[in-house]
Amino acid sequence: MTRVRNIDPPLSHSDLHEAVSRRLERHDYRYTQSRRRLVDAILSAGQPVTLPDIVADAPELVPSSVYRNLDVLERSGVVDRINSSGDRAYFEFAEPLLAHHHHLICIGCGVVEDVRLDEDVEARVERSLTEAAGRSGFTPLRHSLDLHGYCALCA
Amino acid sequence: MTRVRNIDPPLSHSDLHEAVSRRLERHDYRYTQSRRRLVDAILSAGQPVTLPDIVADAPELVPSSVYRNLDVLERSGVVDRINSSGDRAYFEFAEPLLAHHHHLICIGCGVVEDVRLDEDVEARVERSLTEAAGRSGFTPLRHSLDLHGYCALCA
DNA sequence: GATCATAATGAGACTGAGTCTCATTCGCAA
DNA sequence: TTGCGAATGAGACTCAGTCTCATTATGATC
Repeated sequence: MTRVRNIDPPLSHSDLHEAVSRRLERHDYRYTQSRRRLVDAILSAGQPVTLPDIVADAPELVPSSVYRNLDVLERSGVVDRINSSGDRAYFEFAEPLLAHHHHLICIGCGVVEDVRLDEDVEARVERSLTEAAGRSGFTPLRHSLDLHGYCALCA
Repeated sequence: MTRVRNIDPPLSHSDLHEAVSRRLERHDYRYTQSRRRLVDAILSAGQPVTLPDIVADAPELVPSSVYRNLDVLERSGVVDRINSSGDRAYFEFAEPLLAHHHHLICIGCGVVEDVRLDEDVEARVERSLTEAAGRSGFTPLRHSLDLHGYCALCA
Protein backbone atom coordinates (compact mmCIF):
# COMPACT_ATOMS: atom_id res chain seq x y z
CA MET A 1 0.00 0.00 0.00
CA THR A 2 2.32 2.73 -1.20
CA ARG A 3 0.01 5.32 -2.64
CA VAL A 4 0.70 8.92 -3.45
CA ARG A 5 -0.55 11.26 -0.76
CA ASN A 6 -2.85 13.80 -2.45
CA ILE A 7 -4.10 15.88 0.46
CA ASP A 8 -1.77 16.45 3.36
CA PRO A 9 -3.40 16.39 6.76
CA PRO A 10 -3.10 19.87 8.30
CA LEU A 11 -2.01 18.27 11.58
CA SER A 12 1.18 16.54 12.68
CA HIS A 13 1.05 12.85 13.61
CA SER A 14 0.82 13.51 17.35
CA ASP A 15 -1.62 16.41 16.91
CA LEU A 16 -3.82 14.12 14.84
CA HIS A 17 -3.90 11.52 17.60
CA GLU A 18 -4.61 14.31 20.05
CA ALA A 19 -7.51 15.59 17.95
CA VAL A 20 -8.91 12.07 17.46
CA SER A 21 -8.67 11.43 21.18
CA ARG A 22 -10.59 14.61 21.97
CA ARG A 23 -13.35 13.75 19.51
CA LEU A 24 -13.72 10.23 20.87
CA GLU A 25 -13.85 11.50 24.46
CA ARG A 26 -16.50 14.02 23.51
CA HIS A 27 -18.63 11.03 22.43
CA ASP A 28 -17.72 8.89 25.49
CA TYR A 29 -15.55 6.51 23.52
CA ARG A 30 -12.12 5.33 24.63
CA TYR A 31 -9.06 5.81 22.45
CA THR A 32 -7.81 2.22 22.75
CA GLN A 33 -4.72 0.59 21.29
CA SER A 34 -6.56 -0.95 18.36
CA ARG A 35 -8.35 2.32 17.53
CA ARG A 36 -4.97 4.04 17.59
CA ARG A 37 -3.55 1.43 15.22
CA LEU A 38 -6.58 1.85 12.96
CA VAL A 39 -6.02 5.61 12.82
CA ASP A 40 -2.35 4.99 12.00
CA ALA A 41 -3.31 2.63 9.18
CA ILE A 42 -5.65 5.20 7.64
CA LEU A 43 -3.01 7.89 8.05
CA SER A 44 -0.25 5.83 6.47
CA ALA A 45 -2.41 5.18 3.41
CA GLY A 46 -2.71 8.89 2.64
CA GLN A 47 -5.75 8.19 0.48
CA PRO A 48 -9.25 6.82 1.01
CA VAL A 49 -8.97 3.15 2.04
CA THR A 50 -11.17 0.05 2.10
CA LEU A 51 -11.22 -2.59 4.78
CA PRO A 52 -8.84 -4.89 2.84
CA ASP A 53 -6.40 -1.96 2.53
CA ILE A 54 -6.47 -1.45 6.27
CA VAL A 55 -6.06 -5.12 7.16
CA ALA A 56 -3.25 -5.48 4.61
CA ASP A 57 -1.42 -2.60 6.27
CA ALA A 58 -2.12 -3.80 9.82
CA PRO A 59 -2.76 -7.57 9.77
CA GLU A 60 -3.07 -7.68 13.57
CA LEU A 61 -6.39 -5.84 13.24
CA VAL A 62 -9.50 -8.03 13.22
CA PRO A 63 -12.06 -7.23 10.48
CA SER A 64 -15.10 -7.29 12.73
CA SER A 65 -13.41 -4.92 15.17
CA VAL A 66 -12.21 -2.68 12.37
CA TYR A 67 -15.73 -2.31 11.02
CA ARG A 68 -17.01 -1.59 14.51
CA ASN A 69 -14.30 0.96 15.12
CA LEU A 70 -14.72 2.64 11.75
CA ASP A 71 -18.31 3.07 12.83
CA VAL A 72 -17.20 4.60 16.14
CA LEU A 73 -14.76 6.89 14.35
CA GLU A 74 -17.46 7.93 11.91
CA ARG A 75 -19.95 8.71 14.70
CA SER A 76 -17.27 10.79 16.42
CA GLY A 77 -16.53 12.78 13.28
CA VAL A 78 -13.03 11.37 12.88
CA VAL A 79 -13.66 9.49 9.68
CA ASP A 80 -15.93 9.85 6.64
CA ARG A 81 -17.43 6.96 4.73
CA ILE A 82 -17.37 7.29 0.93
CA ASN A 83 -19.77 5.16 -1.08
CA SER A 84 -17.90 4.57 -4.31
CA SER A 85 -19.29 2.90 -7.39
CA GLY A 86 -17.73 -0.40 -6.33
CA ASP A 87 -19.28 -2.62 -3.67
CA ARG A 88 -16.90 -1.63 -0.90
CA ALA A 89 -16.99 1.53 1.19
CA TYR A 90 -13.93 3.76 1.37
CA PHE A 91 -12.86 5.60 4.54
CA GLU A 92 -10.73 8.66 5.12
CA PHE A 93 -10.22 11.30 7.81
CA ALA A 94 -13.13 13.68 8.14
CA GLU A 95 -12.77 17.40 7.73
CA PRO A 96 -11.26 19.36 9.40
CA LEU A 97 -8.73 16.63 10.24
CA LEU A 98 -8.14 16.59 6.51
CA ALA A 99 -8.42 19.76 4.41
CA HIS A 100 -11.74 20.20 2.59
CA HIS A 101 -11.62 18.32 -0.71
CA HIS A 102 -13.54 16.17 -3.16
CA HIS A 103 -13.23 12.85 -4.98
CA LEU A 104 -12.41 11.38 -8.33
CA ILE A 105 -14.28 8.06 -8.41
CA CYS A 106 -13.31 5.53 -11.08
CA ILE A 107 -16.29 3.78 -12.68
CA GLY A 108 -13.98 1.01 -13.82
CA CYS A 109 -12.29 -0.15 -10.62
CA GLY A 110 -14.07 1.93 -7.98
CA VAL A 111 -10.87 3.50 -6.67
CA VAL A 112 -11.31 6.87 -4.95
CA GLU A 113 -8.80 9.71 -5.21
CA ASP A 114 -8.78 13.07 -3.40
CA VAL A 115 -8.83 16.40 -5.22
CA ARG A 116 -9.18 20.08 -4.24
CA LEU A 117 -11.12 22.95 -5.82
CA ASP A 118 -10.97 26.76 -5.80
CA GLU A 119 -12.20 28.50 -2.63
CA ASP A 120 -14.44 30.60 -4.84
CA VAL A 121 -16.23 27.62 -6.37
CA GLU A 122 -16.57 26.03 -2.95
CA ALA A 123 -18.25 29.10 -1.52
CA ARG A 124 -20.78 29.32 -4.34
CA VAL A 125 -21.57 25.63 -4.16
CA GLU A 126 -22.06 25.85 -0.41
CA ARG A 127 -24.45 28.77 -0.68
CA SER A 128 -26.42 27.27 -3.53
CA LEU A 129 -26.79 23.89 -1.85
CA THR A 130 -27.84 25.30 1.50
CA GLU A 131 -30.57 27.29 -0.24
CA ALA A 132 -31.83 24.25 -2.15
CA ALA A 133 -31.79 22.10 0.99
CA GLY A 134 -33.81 24.67 2.89
CA ARG A 135 -36.60 24.41 0.33
CA SER A 136 -36.90 20.64 1.09
CA GLY A 137 -36.79 20.88 4.89
CA PHE A 138 -33.44 19.13 4.71
CA THR A 139 -30.78 19.74 7.40
CA PRO A 140 -27.42 19.76 5.59
CA LEU A 141 -24.25 18.62 7.32
CA ARG A 142 -21.73 18.37 4.52
CA HIS A 143 -21.57 18.14 0.75
CA SER A 144 -19.70 15.71 -1.43
CA LEU A 145 -18.75 16.78 -4.91
CA ASP A 146 -17.52 13.72 -6.75
CA LEU A 147 -16.31 13.35 -10.28
CA HIS A 148 -17.13 10.01 -11.92
CA GLY A 149 -15.07 8.73 -14.81
CA TYR A 150 -12.05 6.58 -15.54
CA CYS A 151 -8.76 6.69 -13.67
CA ALA A 152 -5.46 6.77 -15.55
CA LEU A 153 -5.17 2.96 -15.29
CA CYS A 154 -8.71 2.10 -16.47
CA ALA A 155 -9.01 4.73 -19.24
CA MET B 1 -45.05 4.52 -3.47
CA THR B 2 -46.68 7.93 -3.80
CA ARG B 3 -43.76 10.31 -3.65
CA VAL B 4 -43.59 13.92 -4.70
CA ARG B 5 -42.03 14.38 -8.10
CA ASN B 6 -39.12 16.80 -7.69
CA ILE B 7 -37.64 16.91 -11.15
CA ASP B 8 -39.97 16.56 -14.10
CA PRO B 9 -38.62 14.54 -16.99
CA PRO B 10 -38.24 16.84 -20.00
CA LEU B 11 -39.87 14.18 -22.17
CA SER B 12 -43.42 12.90 -22.44
CA HIS B 13 -44.18 9.31 -21.50
CA SER B 14 -44.03 8.05 -25.08
CA ASP B 15 -41.01 10.19 -25.96
CA LEU B 16 -39.23 8.70 -22.95
CA HIS B 17 -39.90 5.16 -24.15
CA GLU B 18 -38.77 6.24 -27.59
CA ALA B 19 -35.52 7.66 -26.21
CA VAL B 20 -34.90 4.58 -24.06
CA SER B 21 -35.52 2.34 -27.02
CA ARG B 22 -33.02 4.25 -29.13
CA ARG B 23 -30.35 4.07 -26.44
CA LEU B 24 -30.85 0.33 -25.96
CA GLU B 25 -30.70 -0.31 -29.70
CA ARG B 26 -27.49 1.68 -29.93
CA HIS B 27 -26.02 -0.85 -27.48
CA ASP B 28 -27.58 -3.91 -29.18
CA TYR B 29 -30.07 -4.52 -26.43
CA ARG B 30 -33.76 -5.27 -26.99
CA TYR B 31 -36.48 -3.14 -25.47
CA THR B 32 -38.51 -6.05 -24.09
CA GLN B 33 -41.77 -6.06 -22.17
CA SER B 34 -40.11 -6.41 -18.80
CA ARG B 35 -37.62 -3.63 -19.53
CA ARG B 36 -40.53 -1.43 -20.55
CA ARG B 37 -42.32 -2.23 -17.30
CA LEU B 38 -39.14 -1.49 -15.37
CA VAL B 39 -38.84 1.91 -17.05
CA ASP B 40 -42.49 2.60 -16.19
CA ALA B 41 -41.89 1.69 -12.56
CA ILE B 42 -38.95 4.09 -12.31
CA LEU B 43 -40.96 6.78 -14.08
CA SER B 44 -43.98 6.38 -11.84
CA ALA B 45 -41.83 6.77 -8.74
CA GLY B 46 -40.69 10.23 -9.82
CA GLN B 47 -37.73 9.99 -7.43
CA PRO B 48 -34.67 7.77 -7.09
CA VAL B 49 -35.80 4.23 -6.26
CA THR B 50 -34.34 1.07 -4.75
CA LEU B 51 -35.05 -2.48 -5.86
CA PRO B 52 -37.74 -2.98 -3.16
CA ASP B 53 -39.45 0.21 -4.40
CA ILE B 54 -39.52 -1.14 -7.92
CA VAL B 55 -40.77 -4.59 -6.99
CA ALA B 56 -43.41 -3.08 -4.70
CA ASP B 57 -44.69 -1.00 -7.62
CA ALA B 58 -44.50 -3.84 -10.15
CA PRO B 59 -44.69 -7.18 -8.30
CA GLU B 60 -44.68 -9.13 -11.56
CA LEU B 61 -41.01 -8.13 -12.00
CA VAL B 62 -38.48 -10.70 -10.78
CA PRO B 63 -35.63 -9.29 -8.63
CA SER B 64 -32.83 -11.08 -10.44
CA SER B 65 -34.13 -9.83 -13.78
CA VAL B 66 -34.61 -6.34 -12.44
CA TYR B 67 -31.00 -6.19 -11.28
CA ARG B 68 -29.84 -7.51 -14.62
CA ASN B 69 -31.97 -5.00 -16.48
CA LEU B 70 -30.97 -2.07 -14.31
CA ASP B 71 -27.45 -3.02 -15.29
CA VAL B 72 -28.41 -3.04 -18.97
CA LEU B 73 -30.17 0.32 -18.59
CA GLU B 74 -27.14 1.75 -16.81
CA ARG B 75 -24.76 0.53 -19.52
CA SER B 76 -27.00 2.10 -22.14
CA GLY B 77 -27.07 5.44 -20.36
CA VAL B 78 -30.75 5.22 -19.51
CA VAL B 79 -30.35 4.98 -15.78
CA ASP B 80 -27.87 6.22 -13.16
CA ARG B 81 -26.90 4.31 -10.04
CA ILE B 82 -26.64 6.40 -6.86
CA ASN B 83 -24.63 4.99 -3.97
CA SER B 84 -26.37 6.45 -0.95
CA SER B 85 -25.18 6.19 2.63
CA GLY B 86 -27.50 3.22 3.17
CA ASP B 87 -26.67 -0.28 1.99
CA ARG B 88 -28.92 -0.23 -1.05
CA ALA B 89 -28.28 1.45 -4.37
CA TYR B 90 -30.79 3.96 -5.75
CA PHE B 91 -31.65 4.26 -9.44
CA GLU B 92 -33.08 7.09 -11.52
CA PHE B 93 -33.17 8.18 -15.15
CA ALA B 94 -29.83 9.39 -16.42
CA GLU B 95 -29.34 12.84 -17.84
CA PRO B 96 -30.47 14.07 -20.30
CA LEU B 97 -33.59 11.91 -19.89
CA LEU B 98 -33.95 13.77 -16.62
CA ALA B 99 -32.84 17.40 -16.27
CA HIS B 100 -29.39 17.89 -14.71
CA HIS B 101 -29.74 17.87 -10.93
CA HIS B 102 -28.17 16.75 -7.64
CA HIS B 103 -29.10 14.85 -4.51
CA LEU B 104 -30.01 15.36 -0.91
CA ILE B 105 -28.91 12.14 0.83
CA CYS B 106 -30.24 11.44 4.32
CA ILE B 107 -27.62 10.05 6.70
CA GLY B 108 -30.40 8.72 8.89
CA CYS B 109 -32.48 6.59 6.54
CA GLY B 110 -30.46 6.74 3.31
CA VAL B 111 -33.32 8.18 1.27
CA VAL B 112 -32.26 10.15 -1.81
CA GLU B 113 -34.08 13.25 -3.05
CA ASP B 114 -33.49 15.27 -6.23
CA VAL B 115 -32.60 18.96 -6.21
CA ARG B 116 -31.51 21.58 -8.79
CA LEU B 117 -28.89 24.32 -8.65
CA ASP B 118 -28.23 27.59 -10.48
CA GLU B 119 -26.84 27.33 -14.01
CA ASP B 120 -24.07 29.69 -12.94
CA VAL B 121 -22.89 27.46 -10.10
CA GLU B 122 -23.11 24.41 -12.34
CA ALA B 123 -20.86 25.99 -14.96
CA ARG B 124 -18.20 26.96 -12.45
CA VAL B 125 -18.25 23.54 -10.82
CA GLU B 126 -17.94 21.86 -14.18
CA ARG B 127 -14.95 23.96 -15.19
CA SER B 128 -13.20 23.60 -11.86
CA LEU B 129 -13.68 19.83 -11.74
CA THR B 130 -12.51 19.25 -15.28
CA GLU B 131 -9.33 21.17 -14.52
CA ALA B 132 -8.68 19.20 -11.34
CA ALA B 133 -9.33 15.89 -13.10
CA GLY B 134 -6.90 16.74 -15.86
CA ARG B 135 -4.11 17.15 -13.32
CA SER B 136 -4.66 13.52 -12.19
CA GLY B 137 -4.91 11.94 -15.64
CA PHE B 138 -8.54 11.24 -14.87
CA THR B 139 -11.14 11.06 -17.68
CA PRO B 140 -14.32 12.64 -16.30
CA LEU B 141 -17.77 11.55 -17.46
CA ARG B 142 -20.14 13.21 -15.01
CA HIS B 143 -20.13 14.82 -11.60
CA SER B 144 -22.35 14.18 -8.63
CA LEU B 145 -22.86 16.95 -6.14
CA ASP B 146 -24.63 15.49 -3.14
CA LEU B 147 -25.67 17.11 0.08
CA HIS B 148 -25.49 14.84 3.13
CA GLY B 149 -27.62 15.55 6.18
CA TYR B 150 -30.98 14.70 7.69
CA CYS B 151 -34.28 14.62 5.82
CA ALA B 152 -37.37 16.29 7.28
CA LEU B 153 -38.48 12.97 8.83
CA CYS B 154 -35.13 12.03 10.43
CA ALA B 155 -34.13 15.52 11.66
C1' DG C 1 -47.02 -17.07 -40.86
C1' DA C 2 -43.26 -20.75 -39.80
C1' DT C 3 -38.50 -21.47 -38.56
C1' DC C 4 -34.39 -20.48 -36.44
C1' DA C 5 -30.62 -18.40 -33.88
C1' DT C 6 -29.92 -15.62 -30.20
C1' DA C 7 -31.10 -12.70 -26.45
C1' DA C 8 -33.81 -12.38 -22.32
C1' DT C 9 -36.19 -14.42 -18.47
C1' DG C 10 -37.37 -16.84 -13.94
C1' DA C 11 -36.09 -19.47 -10.16
C1' DG C 12 -33.08 -20.32 -7.05
C1' DA C 13 -28.27 -21.15 -5.58
C1' DC C 14 -24.38 -18.52 -4.45
C1' DT C 15 -21.04 -14.61 -2.94
C1' DG C 16 -19.16 -11.47 0.04
C1' DA C 17 -19.28 -6.91 2.46
C1' DG C 18 -20.80 -5.74 6.57
C1' DT C 19 -23.32 -6.79 11.16
C1' DC C 20 -24.39 -9.34 15.33
C1' DT C 21 -23.50 -12.34 19.27
C1' DC C 22 -21.24 -13.72 23.13
C1' DA C 23 -17.57 -15.19 25.96
C1' DT C 24 -13.26 -13.04 27.22
C1' DT C 25 -10.22 -9.12 28.05
C1' DC C 26 -9.09 -4.36 28.76
C1' DG C 27 -9.18 0.32 30.82
C1' DC C 28 -10.48 3.46 34.07
C1' DA C 29 -12.18 5.02 38.58
C1' DA C 30 -12.28 4.59 43.32
C1' DT D 1 -6.52 -4.21 43.47
C1' DT D 2 -10.91 -4.73 42.72
C1' DG D 3 -14.94 -4.15 40.12
C1' DC D 4 -17.66 -2.81 36.30
C1' DG D 5 -18.76 -1.21 31.89
C1' DA D 6 -16.57 -0.76 27.47
C1' DA D 7 -13.93 -3.01 23.91
C1' DT D 8 -12.24 -7.08 21.63
C1' DG D 9 -11.80 -11.54 18.83
C1' DA D 10 -13.81 -15.27 16.60
C1' DG D 11 -17.08 -16.81 14.05
C1' DA D 12 -21.99 -17.20 12.85
C1' DC D 13 -25.23 -14.66 10.36
C1' DT D 14 -27.77 -11.31 7.05
C1' DC D 15 -29.11 -9.76 2.84
C1' DA D 16 -28.10 -6.84 -1.41
C1' DG D 17 -26.55 -8.14 -5.45
C1' DT D 18 -24.62 -11.76 -8.90
C1' DC D 19 -24.40 -16.11 -11.32
C1' DT D 20 -26.19 -20.34 -13.46
C1' DC D 21 -28.96 -22.80 -16.34
C1' DA D 22 -33.07 -24.57 -18.22
C1' DT D 23 -36.92 -22.33 -20.50
C1' DT D 24 -39.14 -18.69 -23.17
C1' DA D 25 -39.58 -14.52 -25.91
C1' DT D 26 -37.85 -11.72 -29.77
C1' DG D 27 -36.63 -10.23 -34.25
C1' DA D 28 -34.65 -11.63 -38.76
C1' DT D 29 -35.24 -14.44 -42.77
C1' DC D 30 -37.63 -16.91 -45.76
